Amino acid sequence: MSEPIHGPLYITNTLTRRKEEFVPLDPPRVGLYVCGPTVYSDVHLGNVRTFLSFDTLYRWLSFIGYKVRYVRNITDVGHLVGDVDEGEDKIAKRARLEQLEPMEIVQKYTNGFHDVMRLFNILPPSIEPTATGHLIEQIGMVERIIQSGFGYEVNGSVYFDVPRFAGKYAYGELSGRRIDELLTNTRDTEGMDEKRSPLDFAIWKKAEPQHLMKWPSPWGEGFPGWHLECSAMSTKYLGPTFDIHGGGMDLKFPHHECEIAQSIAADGHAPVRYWMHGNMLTVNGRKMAKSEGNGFTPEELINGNHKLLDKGYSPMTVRFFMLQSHYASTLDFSNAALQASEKGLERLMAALDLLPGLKAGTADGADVAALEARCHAAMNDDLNTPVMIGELFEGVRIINSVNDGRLTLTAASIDKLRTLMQQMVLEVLGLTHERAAQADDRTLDGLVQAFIRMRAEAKAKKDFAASDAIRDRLLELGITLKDTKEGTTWSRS
RNA sequence: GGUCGCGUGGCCGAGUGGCUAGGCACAGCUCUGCAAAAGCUGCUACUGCGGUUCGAAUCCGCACGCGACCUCCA
Repeated sequence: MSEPIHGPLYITNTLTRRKEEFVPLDPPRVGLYVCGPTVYSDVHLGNVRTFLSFDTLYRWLSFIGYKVRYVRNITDVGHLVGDVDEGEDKIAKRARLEQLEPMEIVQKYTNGFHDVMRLFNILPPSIEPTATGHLIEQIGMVERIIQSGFGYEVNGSVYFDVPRFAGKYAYGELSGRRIDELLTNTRDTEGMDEKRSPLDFAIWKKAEPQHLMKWPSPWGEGFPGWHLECSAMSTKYLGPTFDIHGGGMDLKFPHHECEIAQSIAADGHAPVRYWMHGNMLTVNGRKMAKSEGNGFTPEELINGNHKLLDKGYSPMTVRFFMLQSHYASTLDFSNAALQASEKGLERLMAALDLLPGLKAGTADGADVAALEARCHAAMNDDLNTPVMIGELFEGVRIINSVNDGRLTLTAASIDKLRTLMQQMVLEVLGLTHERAAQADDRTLDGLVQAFIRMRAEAKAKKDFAASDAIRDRLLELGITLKDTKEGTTWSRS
């Protein structure tokens, strides 16, 4: 990147709960790992928010010149349903319900996940490893954990010895848990016969004969524990210690805590230098979650087919809506907020369209360089997209004012402004022009142009009743006419 | 119960100890045959009560309200 980047990047490290300057281990390379979805059902909007947050991180890191290896896994085995020991694999359960082969379920929902990511213009990661594709690595990790004395086998299953680990290393640092408090607060200690402590967790689980997804291992037929895959795959692709690990807030404990413990037990040191957690999307103040039944799918969102939705919203409206809050804050979903974002995005994109046609003046009425600096500073301040968007609206004001002849900008400044706006809106925020594709119908354009000419003739004869009738009828069809100095333009609403 | 976090104007949503983020809505004005769009102007908030301070929405304490995690969850 030749563009000047204003100052270092600061990100909130949830491990230290502080905003820290981001310094990669091996610049300009950055290793980024994000916990991906478990592919046993459709993703909902809350999931989308997390992946969007890290998409923003990925985009910004890339924009400021880092070479990012972005690993985001697909969990296609290993999540248990219900009580730990009575646990059943989510994917296997779903497979039974749908009368499908487990890998069919995995494929179906993986495809769905990818569709959704594309819909919201969330970039694909550099590597998208699956848990089932890394059994060898996971078994290897279990063996290393056993060797170091923090794993024990019981009856074909292997558990991680949390109290033993906590006796030597810090456990609970990330989530602020304390081992004695965890022990006090453990709910049901029954049915934990195999585990030495209720805090212990399975890193390898013995498969019952009827279990569908199972693999041979040194401990018999079984499947890997829930937290293991991320540790194994991040180690494989990013090394035993890497820069950034991200995920949703709700994964902090126990998932990420367990990852840390596993890596330390297996390889002797903490896996991650910066932990980042995206906050939840809420509905009426409550977390959107599959279990709450308050989630809706992107499809329902777009066509408005859900009792919580007054109308449908486009993916870019939703993307913009989400970017208008900080990733670390909870964001409450509401129709009023979505509608506000829809309008705002429209204004932003309309200004972007004006950029190529701006006419240069001889003096600068606005400081584009300062605007750029503020945009970069906002992003460098823990990816503060809401503040950056605020700055972009200053850019919108400048663009519109220049377009209306109220403000002048030199050719160089216009150029700089165009580059800035396009980089920030399109590249960094990842917003795309949804309208453009729609209006790309030549027949339609021809028809509307014919009406525009008819209306112009009526106007020339001061027959405003006729000209208004044409405009009103078109509006009913969703076509808005605008009279400007250069003539009449149209757009679809 | 434990841990953590939040409470900002009509709505959404940033935020630094001192200089009214921003978006949407609303009102007025400019432009316009009228609209639309755009620009300008107005709407100056920070749960409550104490405390620290020359000064706090911003720091501390207490209270109230809300949420997340503690079990799978982005």
